[in-house]
Amino acid sequence: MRAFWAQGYGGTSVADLVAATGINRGSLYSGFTDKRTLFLTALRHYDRVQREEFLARLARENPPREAILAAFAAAARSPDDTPPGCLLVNTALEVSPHDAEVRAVVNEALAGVEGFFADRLEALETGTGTRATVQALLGLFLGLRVLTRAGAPQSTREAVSAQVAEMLG
Amino acid sequence: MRAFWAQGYGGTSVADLVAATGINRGSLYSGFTDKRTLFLTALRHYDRVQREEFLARLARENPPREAILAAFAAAARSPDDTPPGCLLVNTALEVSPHDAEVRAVVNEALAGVEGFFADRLEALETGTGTRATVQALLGLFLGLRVLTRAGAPQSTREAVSAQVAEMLG
DNA sequence: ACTGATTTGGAACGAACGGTCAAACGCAAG
DNA sequence: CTTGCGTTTGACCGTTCGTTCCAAATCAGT
Repeated sequence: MRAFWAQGYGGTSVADLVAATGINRGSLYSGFTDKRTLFLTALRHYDRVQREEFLARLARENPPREAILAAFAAAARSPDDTPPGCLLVNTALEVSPHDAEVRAVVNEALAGVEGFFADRLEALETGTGTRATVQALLGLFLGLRVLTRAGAPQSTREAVSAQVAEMLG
Repeated sequence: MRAFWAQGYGGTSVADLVAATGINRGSLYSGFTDKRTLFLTALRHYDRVQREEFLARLARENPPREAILAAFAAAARSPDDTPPGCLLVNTALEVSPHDAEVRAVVNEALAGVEGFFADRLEALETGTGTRATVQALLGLFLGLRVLTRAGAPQSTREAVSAQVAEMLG
């Protein structure tokens, strides 16, 4: 998963996967049919662990407003033990246009993020305009992941987070 | 350029480039040193035509607020005669992490977009908070391009545009 | 029309790709 | 210890990659 995360689908060779997993070529192909299937498995694993479970934990351990801010703070950061950016966003741009099954996984994940924001906002009960605010949060979130992956200066990324704090009142 | 735009750097073979340009292999390599140099040239060309000149035209032909809205409307659209999404954003995710020279071009372009928003907002004179608003616009803009490339439903993309209109008051 | 310089076209290169396969291995049952 | 079986292994396959190179074609100057 890390390999795909760091180098993309096309940029990761089967040799890279053998090196990264320690599993041998033949075993890789007997366990997963081919590279594409392995990628789909990795993508679904990432979606579950890095998106679904991560957001669920944020929602459980924080009040609504802070949960949203924590999600943005995490997206702005670029930890040393993890490749920069988000595998789902990278995949949305690289593979989604050419592969319907991948596109379905990615769009479902994006809908999940959207739902996370919608649920938190609903709990805030800020009145009307919530639907538009959800879209804005999703857009800002994806944009932030692009900036992080592109290596934009930390100040730019923090400014996006700050703008979210302001938007939430 | 179209080929790189549609399929990315790694996904475009030299054979694709020969087919797309009508220029022969040898001539391609004598004119540009190698695939990477050709890509950098194409990227700079895209930056000039699709980013710099396009935004300048919007700024010239529209009042500030409408220029910003027009930029978002264009980013939300996915014309038939052009690949979906934005080559600069695609490149930011695929190549920027691995190539410093490409990263420089991309970041300069992103700064240019940021400047476009900043100049229009300044002309609007909406008072304080402008700096944060610029970051928000940039984030929303990049997010919109991700959504467009990923094939997200039109309604989602239009909602982002609508949220920008609301943000601008 | 002839010649020398330049551009063009496509065959050919080694390297790396995704994918396959038969031999070697580990291990439980007799 | 021998046998049979499921797994592991890395050598190997055809293809495609980026790149090179040379012969044929084109053109300019006389």
